[in-house]
Amino acid sequence: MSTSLTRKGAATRERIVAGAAALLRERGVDEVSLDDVRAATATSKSQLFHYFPDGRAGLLLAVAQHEASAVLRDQEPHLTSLGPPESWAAWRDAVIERYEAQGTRCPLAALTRQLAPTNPEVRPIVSDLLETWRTRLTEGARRAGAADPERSGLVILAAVQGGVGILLATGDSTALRVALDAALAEVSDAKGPVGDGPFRLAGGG
Amino acid sequence: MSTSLTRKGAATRERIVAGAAALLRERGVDEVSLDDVRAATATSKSQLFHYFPDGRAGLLLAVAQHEASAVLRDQEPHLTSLGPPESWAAWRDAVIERYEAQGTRCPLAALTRQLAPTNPEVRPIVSDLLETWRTRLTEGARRAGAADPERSGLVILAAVQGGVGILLATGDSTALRVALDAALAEVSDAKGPVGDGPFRLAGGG
DNA sequence: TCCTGAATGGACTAGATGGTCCAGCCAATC
DNA sequence: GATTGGCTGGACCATCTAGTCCATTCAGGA
Repeated sequence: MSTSLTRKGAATRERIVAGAAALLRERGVDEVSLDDVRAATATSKSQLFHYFPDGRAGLLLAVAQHEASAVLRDQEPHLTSLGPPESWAAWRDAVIERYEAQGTRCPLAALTRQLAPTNPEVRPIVSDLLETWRTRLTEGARRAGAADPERSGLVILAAVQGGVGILLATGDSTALRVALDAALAEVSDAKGPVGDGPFRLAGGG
Repeated sequence: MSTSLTRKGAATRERIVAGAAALLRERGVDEVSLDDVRAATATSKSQLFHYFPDGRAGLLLAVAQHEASAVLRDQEPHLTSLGPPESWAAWRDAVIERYEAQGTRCPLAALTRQLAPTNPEVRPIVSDLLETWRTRLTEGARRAGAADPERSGLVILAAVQGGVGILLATGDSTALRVALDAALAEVSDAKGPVGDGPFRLAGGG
């Protein structure tokens, strides 16, 4: 880390992180070995350890940061322009779309659980992510004229997290939709379609 | 599995599962080897494979079931007697207490993420758990006279999941409290103390 | 008491995988 | 064009750990 990187080196490092991230998304965290990363990114063992002196842990950490920053980026431009009712609807749709696309696999959660026990540096990544996320929502709630923006922001964040958690476990996004709409009642009247027919938690598969 | 178990055998098997579960709670899933389980439960390698012919995967599966059943059991007797306003408050307190005690470690989530990629049998464990949980909440909401019990049950479940998720990531249970109270407004007016001072997502430790 | 099948102990194997090392390459700078 | 330092290739090592195997003991039924 103390060694300086040339432009080329930085590019290689980026290629490794991006490649590893893709691999981790595709399979699980424990299903990816350094050799897999090496093969997928067309690099050698020495490159891996050149750019990530802490080895696997360091690489996974970098991937975690990579994924964390993607979470908020994927919600733009909606997240920062929250305020009027339509803005919330647009944001909600973007969130639902993103997580339905992600489906049953959450690289960040997997990464966190994998690294957290031994790597203290991981906790802040997710913690900061959630904190920033909540702040954005709070600002939006304030602009929307919510009575208690802090509270509303947190309630909405929890709704997203809960909905996504259920989506991850079951493959069904109904909970995400319903919970989000319920939480958004705090700041707007935007309601979306919730699906047809009586609700069931699909077994997934 | 096709071999019959004597009383003694069943006891040994149970001892292994319980011991492994404790170990997994304490450390992470990947931080526990079969040898650790062996040592912690005073068994031999052959016993492990005698009772879990599918090896590590089978053992972890058994532990996951063990943990899943504990989730609902820990909410009793409140969960099945939901209805009147006080019942919701009692349940809420039990949930908060349980998950604050569990802190930052969720064996079931870890187990699921570990096994899910390769073991199709795992998905239904969590899926069924959530389905049963939601059903209980829905029944409670119906007894409470909610306008749309199905919806309310799901909203409340998502609030718990989201709050717990944030608790797991940050170590802070404020979100759980706030989200739960917000969701419970659907079925009762029970509100609990939310903590003092302005809210912050603690970085945890 | 004998006998069968379950229960147990523990050595051993196979293979995966994270990590090390050194030698050679390339590119910018003087 | 020489030198310095980052960049790259890939062989090699050490270790961990899931899983196998066989010998032995134990317990209950005939």
